[in-house]
Amino acid sequence: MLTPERHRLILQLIKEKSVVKIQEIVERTGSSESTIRRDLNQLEQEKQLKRVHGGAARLQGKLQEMSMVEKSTKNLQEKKQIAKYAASLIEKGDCIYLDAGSSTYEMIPFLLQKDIVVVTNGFMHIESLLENEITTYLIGGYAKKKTRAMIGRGALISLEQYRFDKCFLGVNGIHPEFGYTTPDQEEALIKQKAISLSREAFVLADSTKFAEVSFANVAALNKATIVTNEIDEEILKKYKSKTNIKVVTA
Amino acid sequence: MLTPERHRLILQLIKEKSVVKIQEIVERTGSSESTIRRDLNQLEQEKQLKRVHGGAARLQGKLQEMSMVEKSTKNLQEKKQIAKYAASLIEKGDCIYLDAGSSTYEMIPFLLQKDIVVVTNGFMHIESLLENEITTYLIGGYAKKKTRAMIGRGALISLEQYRFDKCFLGVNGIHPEFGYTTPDQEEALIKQKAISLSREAFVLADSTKFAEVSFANVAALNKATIVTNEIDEEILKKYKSKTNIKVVTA
DNA sequence: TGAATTTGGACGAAAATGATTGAAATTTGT
DNA sequence: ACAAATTTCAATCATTTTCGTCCAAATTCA
Repeated sequence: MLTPERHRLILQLIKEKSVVKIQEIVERTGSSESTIRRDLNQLEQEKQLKRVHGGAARLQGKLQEMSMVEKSTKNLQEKKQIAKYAASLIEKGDCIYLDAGSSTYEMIPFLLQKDIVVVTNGFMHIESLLENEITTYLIGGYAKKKTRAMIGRGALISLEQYRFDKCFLGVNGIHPEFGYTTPDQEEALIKQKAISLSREAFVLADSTKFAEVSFANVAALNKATIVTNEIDEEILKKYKSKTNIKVVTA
Repeated sequence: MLTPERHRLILQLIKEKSVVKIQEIVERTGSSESTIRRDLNQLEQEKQLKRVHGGAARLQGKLQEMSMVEKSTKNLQEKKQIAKYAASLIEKGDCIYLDAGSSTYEMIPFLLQKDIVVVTNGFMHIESLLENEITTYLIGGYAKKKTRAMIGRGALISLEQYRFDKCFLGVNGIHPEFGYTTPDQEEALIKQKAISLSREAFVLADSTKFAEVSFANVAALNKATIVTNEIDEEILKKYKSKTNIKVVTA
């Protein structure tokens, strides 16, 4: 591996993760520890990074730029909280399916450095995924404007090419009797197929989704694990007997 | 292999990969290491690249940015002109394929009210297509960041589900002998398949594309009609005998 | 043919790499 | 809080890779 190539990779890793261990760089580059040390020293000379014991860290200036953009509507915070927790369920090397929709979209910033492959039917998601240097596949099909989702026969065929360790879905309704429901039957089909192709399925649900029923049935409650944040204990009871629920303890 | 030909290939490789090893250039050109060294030294003199130990790297200074900006602004009018004309070739009810890339992107505003169906592999195109209320299908596959194109096996499978009245492609090189060429072999495969699935194929070419040769072959000249704007009559002659050319009379 | 240019291989010099080792820093255990 | 254990560091050295130059062979051009 050529020197500038390594340097680029190192700077990119630092940009993504703020700090990076030498050992990780060694693994990623296949170069020896000595070489990486020399690289880090040189890059520090050039003021491209800061050496720290065990690795290297991003310089101060850029770090503050990152934490700048923070918006907070209440529901969005809730979604982010759930999204972050959902992302934490993903293990290194996983191949995951991300459903279209805002809930799963919020997971993307938390997928950094996970070394995963993502398949999605949400074309709104793509730019964000690529921005985070995540290996991304999009399924084909009809592009539905309203939800920014790929749907239809082409999407199903496309989806069937893959198998997933975990899938993360958004839905509109979660009901003890009627299970998971969503307004568009076409999208429901995609969600069903995604669940059937995954070893584990997760449904991201903020508090507004419980006890709601929408038009098209996706699956029974026990087909997926619900990921949500703190909700009323009595409501929770109704669901706990029917399926697993992972609750974020804010 | 002739000197200017090697130089073009070297610059092409560097443009694509940012850094390239001498050994790789040796393999691709079939020339000796000495020759490549001489080439690299010369190209460095001309400030076309930066020598690094083991190979060469793209120079990332003002010169690079200048040529990028210049390219995107200078050719934009030209591209729009060509795009508008290309769009005029589409008839009501057509089902068309739009290749990824900036040339075809410029066609989208001119597709209004055509009552057509568009299939594309460019996910950058989607938002714009939907904005213009055009029925849109995207093929699945791997999402390539650099060109915003869907590529790979999934994309080919996805693409094969469709048939087109017309397809519109962008390429990087158009050459009397080497035909249409593009830097990425994966993308070349997609373009090839698109051509084979279309009744008529069109290649959108601004003036910078002629007599250029890139890495991966897409098709022979006669497999598509070239859509371009006014260019030198003598250059035109070389191509006219090999394929149809539609010229925009600005 | 003969001169000029380009090419390919050889060889010593230079640079980069990887392994080793003892010192320094950090973590762990008590 | 202290010392032992572990990890990380910087310096050094042998090895590998790459560099530049030279020269002979091949190709091109006149």
